[in-house]
Amino acid sequence: MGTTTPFQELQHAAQVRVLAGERVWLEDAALEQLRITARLPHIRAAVGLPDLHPGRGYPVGAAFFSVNHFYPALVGGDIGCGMGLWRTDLRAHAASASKLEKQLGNIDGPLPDALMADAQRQLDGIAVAQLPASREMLAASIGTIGGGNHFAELQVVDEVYDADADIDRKRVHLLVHSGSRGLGGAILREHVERFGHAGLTAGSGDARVYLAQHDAALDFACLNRIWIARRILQAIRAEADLLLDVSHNHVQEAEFGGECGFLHRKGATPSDQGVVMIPGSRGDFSYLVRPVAGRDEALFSLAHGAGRKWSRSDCMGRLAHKYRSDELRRTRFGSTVVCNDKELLYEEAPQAYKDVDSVVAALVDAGLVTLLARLRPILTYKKGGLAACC
DNA sequence: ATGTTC
Repeated sequence: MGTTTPFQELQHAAQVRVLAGERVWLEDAALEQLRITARLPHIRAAVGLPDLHPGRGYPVGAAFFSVNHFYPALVGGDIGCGMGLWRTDLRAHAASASKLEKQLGNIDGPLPDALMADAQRQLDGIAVAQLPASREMLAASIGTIGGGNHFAELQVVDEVYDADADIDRKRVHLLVHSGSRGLGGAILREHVERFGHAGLTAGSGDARVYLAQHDAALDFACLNRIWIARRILQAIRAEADLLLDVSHNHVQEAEFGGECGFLHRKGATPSDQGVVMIPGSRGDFSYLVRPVAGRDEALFSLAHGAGRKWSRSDCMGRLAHKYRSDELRRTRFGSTVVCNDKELLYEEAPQAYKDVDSVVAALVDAGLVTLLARLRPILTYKKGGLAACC
């Protein structure tokens, strides 16, 4: 006589997979978040990537596939966050971190006037009318890195695994990790105020409005990375070619298990957009990898980085007695960390992140990627660079 | 994540 039938249970049963080898650090809290999120109505499949770690309500390093319905809250606030990689014309053997740091100065604020006019022109392509953000707000934030795990990093090639890889050992590379800044946050805030975490019905007017805003945030985030790179390149007097730009926070229409639906990526790098970069912490390598085509069991997704091992709030307590802040401004590679925010310096310490080798090895072992090259940081810009003198 | 926020 029970009112809950096994059929209901089956209806909501989603396939849950975790792709992590034995070497990968995995927290129970993250697995629990993955299982709970997979139980949301309309979710058909959930995948935890090896960088899986707890987030605010939903896990980071995960992908979710749903049908007839999608969840903006699952994408989170930093819609369009991702990685951009450039090959500069700077010669790797001649690169000096201290010189680059001085040339770079402070790149936290709005773009310098000389670049702003061009950036504003590009912002015309972003349909501001439908966004909870003014054109002035977008202009103020374009070309800025932001906080948290965002960074801009100058790297050199440490090792090449595939002779056919399009990678130049002789050149300095620039990796930019940033997103849509205040814009994505405003879109999510407005959405949650109206709909909470219930999500939206596919094809509804409200769904169309969100997706249009989401797409604008993706465009803005990509432009943001481009302008971060441009201001850096101008400062260090270099030219560069864009090698890749890939977002890891978004929702898109996709087909899985013979059904059309929505693929949410929350800190999950697409495996269907060509070569991607999987960075470790500021004190670890970044891996350039080629996704193996035609593998859908990981929901067309890969790890987006090493993934956190410690929560931000634990870092100061765990590290302050062991390392002074100036010791954290250098890494085991001898690379320089530009960060005048003490809290952030500890929160983003290499010790707070999983070992990127274990994360990438899990992807290789699962047959999801092949390695192309390994890059090593020489300078990581977080925030608070030296103000330009004279 | 955050033109954060206590």
